[in-house]
Amino acid sequence: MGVSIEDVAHRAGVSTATVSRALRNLPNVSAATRQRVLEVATELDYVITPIASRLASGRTNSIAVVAPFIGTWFFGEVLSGIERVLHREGLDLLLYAVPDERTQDDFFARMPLRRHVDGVVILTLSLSPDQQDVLRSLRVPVASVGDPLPESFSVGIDNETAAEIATNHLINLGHERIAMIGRGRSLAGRFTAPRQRRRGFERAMEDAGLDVPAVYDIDGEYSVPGGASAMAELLSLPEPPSAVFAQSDEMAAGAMQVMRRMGVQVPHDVSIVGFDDHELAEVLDLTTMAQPVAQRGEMAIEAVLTALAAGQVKTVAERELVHTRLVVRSSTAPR
Amino acid sequence: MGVSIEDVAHRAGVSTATVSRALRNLPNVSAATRQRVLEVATELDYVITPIASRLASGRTNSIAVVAPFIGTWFFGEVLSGIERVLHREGLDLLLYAVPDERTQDDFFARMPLRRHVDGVVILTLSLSPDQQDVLRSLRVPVASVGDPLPESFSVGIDNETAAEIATNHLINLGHERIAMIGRGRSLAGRFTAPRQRRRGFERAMEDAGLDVPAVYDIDGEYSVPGGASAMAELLSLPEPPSAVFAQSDEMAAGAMQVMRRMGVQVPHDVSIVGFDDHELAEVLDLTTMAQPVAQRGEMAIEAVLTALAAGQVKTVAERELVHTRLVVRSSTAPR
DNA sequence: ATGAAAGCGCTAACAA
DNA sequence: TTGTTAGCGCTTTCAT
Repeated sequence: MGVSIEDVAHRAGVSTATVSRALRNLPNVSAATRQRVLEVATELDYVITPIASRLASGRTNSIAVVAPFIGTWFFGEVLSGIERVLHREGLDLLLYAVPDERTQDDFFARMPLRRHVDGVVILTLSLSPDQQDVLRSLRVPVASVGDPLPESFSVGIDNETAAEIATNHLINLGHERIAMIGRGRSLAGRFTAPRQRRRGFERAMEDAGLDVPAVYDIDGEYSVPGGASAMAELLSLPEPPSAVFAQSDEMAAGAMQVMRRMGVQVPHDVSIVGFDDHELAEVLDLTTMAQPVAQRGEMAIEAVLTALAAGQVKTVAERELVHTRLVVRSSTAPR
Repeated sequence: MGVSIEDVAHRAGVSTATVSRALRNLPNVSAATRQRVLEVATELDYVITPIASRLASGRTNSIAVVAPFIGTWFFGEVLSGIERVLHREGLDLLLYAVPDERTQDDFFARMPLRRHVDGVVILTLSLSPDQQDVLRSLRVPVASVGDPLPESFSVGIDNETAAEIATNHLINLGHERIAMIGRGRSLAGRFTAPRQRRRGFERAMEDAGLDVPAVYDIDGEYSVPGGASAMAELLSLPEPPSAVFAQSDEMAAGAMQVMRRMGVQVPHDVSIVGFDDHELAEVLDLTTMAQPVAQRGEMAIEAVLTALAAGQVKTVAERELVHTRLVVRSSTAPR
């Protein structure tokens, strides 16, 4: 065990330098020599040891993806898009999850990515200035799916407008008592999408001259059970809403589950609109704001690869907005 | 840029060896020295370069996870369980997807994991003998979520019995025309679960003296749209089934979607049972065979870590079966 | 086109 | 407890 480049060199009657060149398809190797080296390598079942190669070259051949969660539909989609591209390029994908604020702080404090990856993709995390500095100190191209990142590429959506459109859809159907299931107002700000979507919701309501009681702005934790609890609370209000804007399809699904259980008919009694166009939104017949999720991952990683190919340590400092669109199904109806 | 262990050593007035020891919390360093080294390291913002450390020590500190897909609920759950454990241990998670047979063959032919990871977790892939050999040649602990692996740890479920139970549930409700949505019979064998579930289904039907016309065994590609197409076909049969066993909740969901669209009532006209207890199964009110998905990932990675801690190159050669259970909701009813 | 040799930045014997 | 010194297995100038 442990065939090394020297073994190949000896056997092929050339130097290790030549073996290295031949195996990496570098120029300045005669066809005959290259051929011979490849033969011997196959014969000996030799492959370059990545670790050694990395130390010598300084190139790590891997990209880190940092996400708050893995295992939700959204992140699975994004990850899947990124993996596809990385696989094509022969790069490794290192996955890190930072599920809560403490873990995130810790992650940036230890910064395990230092001299460890050639690039980074950040998913839907909003970083403190300090954390952005840490990232910058890595001196590798970074891109983000979600929040803009100073001096880097990011691909987002217009959350505020999208939420406004979703809400207007309900307003146009004649609803007046409209609640929103999102993320607690007081929760510290690791995520900006919830705040932006709230603003869009509030803007739509205000423009329509509609009132939003405080109890109509409720936390659903961006999860199915969270959406369920939130809806249960809304339904026990003296004046329950006749329509709900859920900031994610998962929360909308949880809400629908509770309504079914309590005999509340969708859309007859309550209309509901979600966000994302989750794989199962169509099955649930859920009206929702669709966004091209996997594509966002692909765009982000492509930006990193482009920078890498150009030898830059930064991605192009641009913010790309991909479009969202309202997909009307039958979870929404006139009041 | 590029603070090295030598810089720290100089500044702290000790040797690089001592710095290395102090930073890794090895014994045989006086408290005072360790203290001093840590101070200097912080001062200089120094962290060990993983690549160099890996080359010198031979330990890569990373684990590879190989999955057919990422981005489906099942794999997201498993991955999530694995990541949690790995994060706790400070190990890196390298993610590889092999979505089709060609990619899988390629992956094992090139074997990018050689000398690159300390352990491997294989998710629901059935490996050819050659591929198993390649894996063995890595000489690192391997564990599998799914198929048994010779000489390694694996954590599975009893697919056949689970499918039998699901089918019996339908039979006990008085159904006789029962169809199964699974994976095409002729499709080459990267996955064994579909075959095992078919066997369970067939056994239950046979034991009940019920006939399964060939057209009742239909391919749903283990996806939502696949399940939808399959159900559409079943419904256009001269004698459509009165009950369906879907080998995954996603396929069941697709089937339900088609039924709703075609005005077929669940469970009044057709009963349906799924498999997995997907996050949204409860929302869909889908009867299903539940299994502890994330836990399977955790068990597999723990086996790898245990072997690693013991300095073994193999996990314990055991097959663990985790239990499944039928969760009855209202997608199934008496004929 | 090819080879010699100096690193890459650490870790691990072994010695002191 | 601490230091010295070989490597780990490659890549990459610089010669030739």
